[in-house]
Amino acid sequence: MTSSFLQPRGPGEDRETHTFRGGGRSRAAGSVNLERQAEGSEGAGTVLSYNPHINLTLTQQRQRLPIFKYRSQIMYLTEKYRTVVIIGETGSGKTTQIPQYLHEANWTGNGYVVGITQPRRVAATTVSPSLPTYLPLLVCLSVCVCRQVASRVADERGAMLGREVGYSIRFDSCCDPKQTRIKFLTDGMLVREMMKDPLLKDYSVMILDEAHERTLHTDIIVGLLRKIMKKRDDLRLIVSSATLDAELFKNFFETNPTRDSSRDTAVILTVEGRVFSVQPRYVKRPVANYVTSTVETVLALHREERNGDVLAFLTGQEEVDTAVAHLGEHASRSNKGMQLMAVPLYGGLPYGDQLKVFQRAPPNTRKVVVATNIAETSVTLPGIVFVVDCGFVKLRTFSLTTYLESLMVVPVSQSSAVQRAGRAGRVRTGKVFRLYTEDSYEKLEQTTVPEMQRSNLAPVILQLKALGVDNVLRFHFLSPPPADSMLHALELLYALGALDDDCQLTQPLGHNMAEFPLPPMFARMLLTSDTFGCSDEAVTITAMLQVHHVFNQTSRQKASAVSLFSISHYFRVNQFNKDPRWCQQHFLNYKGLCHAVSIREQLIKLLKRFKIPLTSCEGDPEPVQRCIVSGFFPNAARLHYTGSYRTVRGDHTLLIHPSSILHSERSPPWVVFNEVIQTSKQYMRDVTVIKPGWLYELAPHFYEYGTERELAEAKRRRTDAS
DNA sequence: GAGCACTGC
Repeated sequence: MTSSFLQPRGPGEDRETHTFRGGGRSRAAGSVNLERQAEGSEGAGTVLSYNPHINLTLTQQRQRLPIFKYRSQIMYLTEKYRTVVIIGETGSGKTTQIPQYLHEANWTGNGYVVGITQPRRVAATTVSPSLPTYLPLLVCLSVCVCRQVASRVADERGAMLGREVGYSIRFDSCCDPKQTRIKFLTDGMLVREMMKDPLLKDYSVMILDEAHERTLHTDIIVGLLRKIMKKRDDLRLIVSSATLDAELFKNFFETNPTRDSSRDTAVILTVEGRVFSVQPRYVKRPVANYVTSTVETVLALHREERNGDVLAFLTGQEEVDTAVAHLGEHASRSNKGMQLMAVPLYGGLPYGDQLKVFQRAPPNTRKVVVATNIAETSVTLPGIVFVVDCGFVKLRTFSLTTYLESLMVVPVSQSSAVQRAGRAGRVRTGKVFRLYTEDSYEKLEQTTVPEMQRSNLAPVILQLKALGVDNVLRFHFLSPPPADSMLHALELLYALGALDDDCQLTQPLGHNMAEFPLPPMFARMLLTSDTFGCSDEAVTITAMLQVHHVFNQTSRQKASAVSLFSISHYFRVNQFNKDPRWCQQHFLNYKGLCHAVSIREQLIKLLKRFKIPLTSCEGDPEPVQRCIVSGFFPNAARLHYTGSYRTVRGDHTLLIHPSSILHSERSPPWVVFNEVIQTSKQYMRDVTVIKPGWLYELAPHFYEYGTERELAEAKRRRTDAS
């Protein structure tokens, strides 16, 4: 049995109707129905359920998707316009169907490919409560959203994954350059492809899925596509977006200079989905403490509402743990009526604990998942009927005074609030309890500030340069970042040797740095590591520092580069990556360590490509420290007599993070650091002891002279202070 | 002596 009833069609053929074979069982019949998996949240959401229409063929299933009735319209608009912005509600099936419609309409003729980008590699995992308990485990191990959606589409086409339908993500690519016609890939992967093929000449149509999430990579792609489409008038673009951003995308790609709308080149189409309504409830007056208020709200709705699981949003791990603990106390105290089961969910949670949120609550028990923003896009929970939204989120911000990134708790945007509420409307009509007034909801920002406007731009600028954008200051950004932020990034890249006096990418250093999937300072450190005779150590430390959750228990967070190095060593040498128990015993995150090992292997391959030999300094710390300085000299700080630190450039006050092993020791006079996190104070993380002489030796251009702007700024600060 | 939202190459 194949799905050969869906033959590719030429442009002249009838595209409105399908024929299908009745009778016999299709491939999917009688097994778990993966259809909703593909349609739920456009592939980002996975809802597994038993096939209710056991005798439906795959074609019939496809035709039942909400998107199906827009098929001819989408095909018409794609031919008439160059850009189609599709406002697609959750559950419309657009991720899996639109590429197939295009394929069937022969957009993949002459060897062309239809590409579909996703902002995430990991599928949003969710399971139907009706599944047996062992199934969630299987589902949660599913590899990635691209693979998942691609294999669904391959199934629907009766094709083998990796032939006609393929996918490409970091560490895992499954496509055939000659045969693949529909290709799912992460947005970051497409940026990499653009470095090799700046005009994307293999593609006839590019679909940007979930573009409203406005990741750095999506925004880079969007700006570049605008350039590409000037040179390639045959290329079509389909942007899948939320309602609020649709106009922004349309106007960005519109090339019609006249007011005559019949000459428009971009258009918006709204596609309805399958969602239930969610009624909002607001508080009468602002709450004093949203954590305790969350607990109270959950308890109140537990008393008053009929059954249905609850999802509560808080901003961070600590808040989540506090709320779960409080809910647990109440649950154990009240024994009459329905029981309460509170489970935490955040990114740093060990894998086994993360799976608990998918377990069904025992009979007569209500499940309450207290989660960070991970539940807003990355993890979709089944059976949620009530949402409690604290109204805040922890967001990355980039300071224009210190030029440091930090995490800050800020009010959510309306689109974020709507997204959170939507989590209650997947099974039946739901309710959202917003811990802010209706008035303050109206005053929230409509959309979240895109990452491009709140990030350190050095990695972005480096990539744009490598992608052939000569004048980044004049690059057409969908949302232009602050000019100051761009200038800072240019200066930093210049200091790292990636750019020359004419602001061009240096050869080979700048070009090679851009090839590394790393922040520029790490890339520079690796590319010079051989001269210190410690590229082996440098590559391991770099890989370990890319992984966020190496340690499971916060109390065990005593770590330095050196101990990270030995953990990595033991993990690899002793083949412990086959044994998660070793990690558990040592409070280490198994998944995180496996990831670090993959990154390490990838980096070693790149070093090989640039003919940098793997050398080791055999335990001598100084070469490693000097090597770190060669990349991280811009992040140098010296001990101030007050006991805190001051950055060498900018004179900003910083402290060593209490989790660092250096914190308990006598404060070293000079250090460099990887990053800063701001909580009650600004803390340096991943700190290395250095000698000041190394700064002048390894980065004389940076420390002998400041830029005029910086000198003026420092002078201004001194005068302000006095 | 405090405690890092989430992705991605």
